[in-house]
Amino acid sequence: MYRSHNNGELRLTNVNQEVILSGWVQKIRDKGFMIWIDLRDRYGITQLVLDEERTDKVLLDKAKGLGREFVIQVKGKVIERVSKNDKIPTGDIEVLVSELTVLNDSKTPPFTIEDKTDGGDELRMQYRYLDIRRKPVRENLIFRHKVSMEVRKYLSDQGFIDVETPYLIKSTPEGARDFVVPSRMNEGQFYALPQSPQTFKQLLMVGGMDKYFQIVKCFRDEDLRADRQPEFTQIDCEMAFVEQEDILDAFEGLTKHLLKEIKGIEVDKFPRMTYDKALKTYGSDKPDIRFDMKFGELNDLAQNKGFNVFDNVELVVGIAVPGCGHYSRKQTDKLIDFVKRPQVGANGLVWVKCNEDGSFKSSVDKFYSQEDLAQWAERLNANKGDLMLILAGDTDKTRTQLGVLRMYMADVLGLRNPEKFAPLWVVDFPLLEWDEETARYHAMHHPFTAPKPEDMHLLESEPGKVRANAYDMVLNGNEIGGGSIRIYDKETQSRMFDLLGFTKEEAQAQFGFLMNAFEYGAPPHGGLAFGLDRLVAILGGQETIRDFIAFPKNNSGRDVMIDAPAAIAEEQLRELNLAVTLPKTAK
RNA sequence: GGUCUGGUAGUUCAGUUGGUUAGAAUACCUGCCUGUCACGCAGGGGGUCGCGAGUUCGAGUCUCGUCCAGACCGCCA
Repeated sequence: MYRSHNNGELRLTNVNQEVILSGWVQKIRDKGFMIWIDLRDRYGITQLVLDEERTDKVLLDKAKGLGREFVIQVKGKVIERVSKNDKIPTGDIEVLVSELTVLNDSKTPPFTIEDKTDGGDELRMQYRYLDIRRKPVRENLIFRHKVSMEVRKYLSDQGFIDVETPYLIKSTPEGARDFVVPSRMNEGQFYALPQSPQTFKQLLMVGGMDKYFQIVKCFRDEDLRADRQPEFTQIDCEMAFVEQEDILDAFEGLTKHLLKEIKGIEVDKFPRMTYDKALKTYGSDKPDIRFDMKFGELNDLAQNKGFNVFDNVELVVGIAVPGCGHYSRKQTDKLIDFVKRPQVGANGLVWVKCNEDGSFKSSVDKFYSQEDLAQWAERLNANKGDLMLILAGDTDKTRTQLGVLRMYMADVLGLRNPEKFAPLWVVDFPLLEWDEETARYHAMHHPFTAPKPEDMHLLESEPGKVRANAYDMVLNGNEIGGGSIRIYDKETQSRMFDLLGFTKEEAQAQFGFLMNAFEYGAPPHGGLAFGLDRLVAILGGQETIRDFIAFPKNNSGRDVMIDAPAAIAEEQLRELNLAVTLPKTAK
């Protein structure tokens, strides 16, 4: 037997019991006459004690020879501590060691295995198995486990069936780049790893599995970000015989369940906001509504007053930043620099300080009277002491820019409280978006999304105006899930492929299996998918998803621990009939 | 593909205008220490300043190139 108890469970009630403990040496405090060892496992830390009076000399010397991260097993008696430690749950007791076995020794780890480690990101990834011994990472992984178990439990209770779909599928030109896998048995041909199980779950609906879910890995060969990995996990769901409302209900229920079970938070019915309203009011299709700062459009108040910058633009729009009316010139200049950065791309920024005495001080006092500015303040719901920030330009761009500024100000003011949760649905997304580069329409969601029936008549005449039965769930400024009602008849699906620039032959070759299936009694259906990594990170109150993934990839898509990707042997290439040519940077 | 930031001891970092033997903290090793728990005290070892060129009497420091890491833009149906 390696252990009778774990290292997190012994209490005063266990005093005088003989126990066997195993774990890692977290720390040794050698006081000469007496030494303490913090023994760690997944459950906690228990202090072991040996001293000159009560411990055999040979055993004491053996203990002094231990090092950090040695794996040991001890036998001993639980005793009450003389000096207690109220910082840890086992702080009232310690174990007086009578036997000590070194199960395995350890090199000195390259970074400290402590809550606040001295290790940098790269080093921690390279020795991820050591990083996982640290409480914060361990707790994140356990937290993820809890979330995914609750998801399974809830959906299973609601009658959803977990069905696995294949990872080796077919590459399609729509959407993100595919990771491809060469097939040995089919010379010169490739599988692709799924970007999502989209078509399979739709075929499951045709197959009559009217409530499906799967917690599933998806793959996209695109550049990474702090919240984006090339392989990531989705909670993928689909339902048949449902309208949009049924789906929103079902997954609002799931999200509420998670917030309650995981965070102990009850939330009301999620607000619904149209895509248009979200952009108009928050400059984003994933607004963070934990705080206000709603947009106010000022065209009628600010144009034709002699300020050229505002006169010849599509949109003049502003926000009122609470309590920032005291900002110094230096601080407002910093904001101007912020919006002028290429990542934001505004030409400039107009500020108006709402003074405590009811007067206004602005960067455009030359052009606007106090009465003008008072009207702006009313439009933006600005109070005394607030700072109004106004951008102008092309409608879409300016809204996005002000949206970025709004989020930045919220960060500055600490309004993005990670323990507050404000979910909402964004609905009525456009079906298509125009892509300048390829000069054609792209599916905003994916090509299987159903147009709104009332917009069907615009499909060929004004495709850009067609709205879709598509929806996103947004939590604290993050898109955590998205989905749509699907097309389920061959004719509409075929019109859709036409619009997206597919020839009949291409559509048949790539998605024939789906359209054929639609000819055999496909039920109306729809669904959505949650990004599990991001959902877990947000519920955990953190921005970056990497620490909620056991073995994540770095910025360049590499696994620095196993050093992947890597070249493969000539023999493997021959077998696959592949040749590798490296044009520029041959290594 | 692009922009920005960084790379100095095992680790996290400092290093002035280009100037003597490159520092701190922590980790590690040795000794001391009668209740530690961020233990304390004393001492010690530890460096290809990412790599390669260049400028210079002299480069951690300046220039160019390159590699690596991170953040962001493009991209991500």
